[in-house]
Amino acid sequence: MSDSDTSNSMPERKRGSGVKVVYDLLRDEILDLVLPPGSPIDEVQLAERFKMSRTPIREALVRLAGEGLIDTLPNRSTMVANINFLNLHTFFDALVLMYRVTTRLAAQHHRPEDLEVIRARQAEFAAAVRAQDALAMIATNAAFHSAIAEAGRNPYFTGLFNRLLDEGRRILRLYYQSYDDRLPQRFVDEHEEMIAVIAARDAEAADRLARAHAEQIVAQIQKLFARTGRLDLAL
Amino acid sequence: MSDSDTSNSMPERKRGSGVKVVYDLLRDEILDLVLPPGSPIDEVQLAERFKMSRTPIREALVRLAGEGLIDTLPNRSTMVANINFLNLHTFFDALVLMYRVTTRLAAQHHRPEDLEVIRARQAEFAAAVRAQDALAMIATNAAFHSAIAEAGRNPYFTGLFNRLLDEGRRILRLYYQSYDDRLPQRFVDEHEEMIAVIAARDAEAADRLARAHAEQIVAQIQKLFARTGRLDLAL
DNA sequence: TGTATTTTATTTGTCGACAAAAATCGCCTT
DNA sequence: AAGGCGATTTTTGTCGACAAATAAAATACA
Repeated sequence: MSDSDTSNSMPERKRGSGVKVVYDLLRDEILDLVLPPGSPIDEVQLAERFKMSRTPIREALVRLAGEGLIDTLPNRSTMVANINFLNLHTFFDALVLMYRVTTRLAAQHHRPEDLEVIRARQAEFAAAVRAQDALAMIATNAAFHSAIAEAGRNPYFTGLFNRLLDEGRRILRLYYQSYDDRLPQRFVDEHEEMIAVIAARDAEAADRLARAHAEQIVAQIQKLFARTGRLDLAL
Repeated sequence: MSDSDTSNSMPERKRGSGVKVVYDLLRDEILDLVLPPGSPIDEVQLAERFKMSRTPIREALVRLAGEGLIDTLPNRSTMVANINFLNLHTFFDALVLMYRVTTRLAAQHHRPEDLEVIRARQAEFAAAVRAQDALAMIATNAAFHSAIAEAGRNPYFTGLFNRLLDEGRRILRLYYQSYDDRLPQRFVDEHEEMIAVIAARDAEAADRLARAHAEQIVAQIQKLFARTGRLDLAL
């Protein structure tokens, strides 16, 4: 017999788990552009999809709205938040600065166990590059830098940085085709250098490397935008 | 007849307004330490206090939890988030950097109408100093710097900065008695200098002034902590 | 008397239903 | 035929109630 039956079927869900399930899944679908910006979010549709009441769905949506991933206009439809292409420099400014700050702090405050996590993330990123899996590259790259931020041990910075990395995932996901050139290997090498200076606790070098790394990524993204012709997505 | 009676009394509340009312009020009470850290939050108590169901209360609490103002442990009580005195340097690091970044960006990107808002906030702060109203000083000082951040026009930075300013309000509120010395007037003067360099679009000077201003505030807070004996509040 | 176990009580998470706002559709008037 | 007006439908916000999970109290036992 299969393992799907315990007593009757499997309608048993632990008490507080419903919201987290729908929150995590919706979040992933938004960040991976399975739900592209502007997609309408229907509460009852989600309710019957997850086989639960509207209440936990609603709570998940409130959380997502708090993070700016969905927009809710009162008494009216709620939809996936748009990516703001007009003020993209705003995003780049914040991204570059957070790259620098988090990497610098990681060099100053990391503990040995942090390095293991960072190296594990880097290995996953390198594997994604070898496999030429662009989707995995995007996700593992974000995870790598998020691990560095965690090692910096400043929750205010890690909170903001993770939000920026999420937004970056959505932007890169739009143009992930272009990841199939020789640039990813360069990113792998730069990541290795960053790990080295973090381990050496060289804050200045970490700052310099992070800045160069971030600005190269920004240049890459901007080149992609220029090539693809700015806006190919509905506002 | 009075204006309080339309039909029976005044149970009429507009449809989507309940959550905002609860959210705003609870937020203010938390930031002003009317609800000190660790205070239990009772849903049914709030429900009967605001004369509404638990549902909108719950949504407001989810929003507040998303901003880190309350802590919710699953299936168990929810309470006002504690101020993390152990990792206070973490807060100071973030605060100093955000002071610098937002002031620098304001010097670069502000528009004429921004300056009017900033000057208005500065006038309110100066009035609070003259009136020796410590509570008003704390609030108007935060509003002043928030206005500068808005002029910098980077929503990622303003979001983080506003959160830091909120946390700073709670910390300063703990020790607001010490505000009754001659330091506030110095803050007023420094604010004036900051406005001047922003208006002159001198980004480097803005950065320098903001850094000095922030570090002086940090030093002031740390002195307060040393004098008061570190921890006089329940963890 | 102290500790373990059962019982009660309190509080949270979830549900189904109802009511208010908009949007959509249909009808009427000009 | 075009546009305005009213009715219907759809979707959201709110409510009261119920059930699970945990804490507190009461009881049993050594």
